Amino acid sequence: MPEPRWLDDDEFRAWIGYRRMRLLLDAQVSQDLTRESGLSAPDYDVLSALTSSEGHRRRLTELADRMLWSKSRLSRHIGRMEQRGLVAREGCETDARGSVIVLTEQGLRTIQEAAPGHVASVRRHLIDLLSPEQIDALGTIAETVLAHLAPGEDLRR
Amino acid sequence: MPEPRWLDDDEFRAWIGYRRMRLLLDAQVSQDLTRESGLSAPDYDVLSALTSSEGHRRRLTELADRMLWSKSRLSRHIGRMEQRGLVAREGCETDARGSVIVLTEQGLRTIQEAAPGHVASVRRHLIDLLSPEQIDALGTIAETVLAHLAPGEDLRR
DNA sequence: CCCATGTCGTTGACGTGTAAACAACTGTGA
DNA sequence: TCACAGTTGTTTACACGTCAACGACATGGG
Repeated sequence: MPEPRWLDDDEFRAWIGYRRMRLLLDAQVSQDLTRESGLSAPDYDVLSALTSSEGHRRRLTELADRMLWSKSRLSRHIGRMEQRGLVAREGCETDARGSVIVLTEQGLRTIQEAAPGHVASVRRHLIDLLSPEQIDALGTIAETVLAHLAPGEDLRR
Repeated sequence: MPEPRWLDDDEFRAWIGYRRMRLLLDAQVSQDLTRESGLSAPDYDVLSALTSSEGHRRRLTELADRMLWSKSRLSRHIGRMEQRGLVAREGCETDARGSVIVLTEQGLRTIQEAAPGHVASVRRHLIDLLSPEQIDALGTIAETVLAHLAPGEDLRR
């Protein structure tokens, strides 16, 4: 094995900083979210993905692929959210095996009530701490990495 | 409740990009790590934290605080790593309640063998994709966020 | 039409994280 | 010195994710 190219000081700072930011930022934002709305971060992700889907509904497999979750995990999580009345399952018309996940009235109301506080939290702990140039740089960095890891994916809304 | 300041397009791109990068990058790097060395990402984090500690040892609570893990989680994880011979527990001399976690010979060897591949993976999926300016920008962004979330913390090695 | 093969979503078994309770111990103030 | 509130690390009960197996169904070739 050839001697590896170790990280220099700047690279190390970026990598460790990223890892630590990831740890603390995620913990803080999801803690805020749970305290203010009773939703866990995964809950919010599911509701958010459904809200931005046509007809507020999506096939389980599609949803799982998009979220990078296993079908098993999503199926279980949907089961719990279903019991809380946030989503519902419907059969699929074109594929009798299929399951369609639908956002309920209550689910819609819940995420709409949670969104302002969540956005405020994201601003408080990330966005409002950065200059416009840094925001732009972060976006570009993410796009670069994602172009490598998931070519052909679209992030725009 | 006042109308929230929603995210504009650049801010949205940065936040969603960050979240998606986080998801894919972490999955890829830890998959590489596990395939090449048999260590999980948490395993690596523990070994890494011990390696950079004085005497390759640290009190359980200190380690847990630093890693942002619960003591319970760390205690369980250490138990499993102990069974694999990667770390060992010692009593604490100055506090009979205390437990000191020590890196074993095998643990040291294991992380030393894993490190080159891990660094290569980090390079491949992140560092080598970015310009020096982007590396620097990422480091600064992380420092800014961390100064807000964990004031007084030191990231330098 | 029928069978082989593959996909969809669910489930059981298992590994692991969390929250709360716990015993053992520390250190401080009366 | 001694009661007692706090800390340390472990454990128990539970929540949740993964992997593999499964039944139900879809799809394409003979």
